[in-house]
Amino acid sequence: MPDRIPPALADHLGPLLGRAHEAHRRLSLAALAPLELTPKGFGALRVLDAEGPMSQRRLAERQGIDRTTAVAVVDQLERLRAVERRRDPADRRAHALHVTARGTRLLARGRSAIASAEQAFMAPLPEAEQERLKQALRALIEASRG
Amino acid sequence: MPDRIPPALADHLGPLLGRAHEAHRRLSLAALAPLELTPKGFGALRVLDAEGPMSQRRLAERQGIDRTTAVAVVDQLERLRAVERRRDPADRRAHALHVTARGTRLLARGRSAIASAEQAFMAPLPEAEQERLKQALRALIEASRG
DNA sequence: TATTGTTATACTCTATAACTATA
DNA sequence: TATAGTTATAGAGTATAACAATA
Repeated sequence: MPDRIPPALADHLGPLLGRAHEAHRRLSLAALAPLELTPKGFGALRVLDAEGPMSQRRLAERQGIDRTTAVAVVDQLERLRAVERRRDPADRRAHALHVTARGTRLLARGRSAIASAEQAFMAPLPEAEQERLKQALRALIEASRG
Repeated sequence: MPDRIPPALADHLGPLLGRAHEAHRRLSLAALAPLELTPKGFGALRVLDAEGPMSQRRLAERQGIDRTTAVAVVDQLERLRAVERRRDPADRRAHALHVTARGTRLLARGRSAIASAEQAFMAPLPEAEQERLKQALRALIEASRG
């Protein structure tokens, strides 16, 4: 139960984004903890499921993290037998990351857990406003890429 | 220049808040760096200016940080001679944090730097949408407090 | 020479525990 | 005993540098 945000800070985007992100992250961590998943591991699973097998390098780029950070994320998923590292025959330096059947089931449970957490977090906003918020964030992220 | 956010992640609030916060933070750090201010130091200055002298404990609560973290923040502001630690005569354990004249000038320059950074960051959104975004974040933060 | 995955290392941010001086 | 500020320490989270295997 953090303090109410002081008026002196409530008009700047920085503290607003910071506190919202922190509050949401806390909920996400708690929602995924029973599955032994972190938000990054869950994100990796979603990307691999949506786009098919890829190298760790490419996965890291997709997630916007360093390739050294991706090692721990994939380690976590492999320990859970949600993902397999298979040598890419076309480039034997690289791993092709494959989602297992177990990974697919884990992903489904993760989706459900995160959907609940997100609904709870966004509940104070009417649905139209929820979508508007996401749209606004997408626009800001896209514009800040260059 | 980070990767475009993958469709698999773009529909969840976590990655959106995370990337938006990170992008905005980068801009804020760069904007404040010439003043030798961090975002937290700037925030402390704004709170002290708006609410008047207070203890480090209370400042930390206002900023939503631990009191041990506040030590470094106030150290930074004191080095810049923007804030003075004065013993509170009513409770000699506590410091009363006073903004100096120099601190007031620094705050003004910080406001200007952050205003520019924020305008640049928010520019992709029409003004009405910018205010809507902040309103939405305030509502989510307020609701997640309890 | 360059790149993939990996390890070792370091840096940032923040918190917990223990100390001191007051209350 | 409890609290304000401080220090020492530890834990996330993430990055940089260097290395082995492969291209």
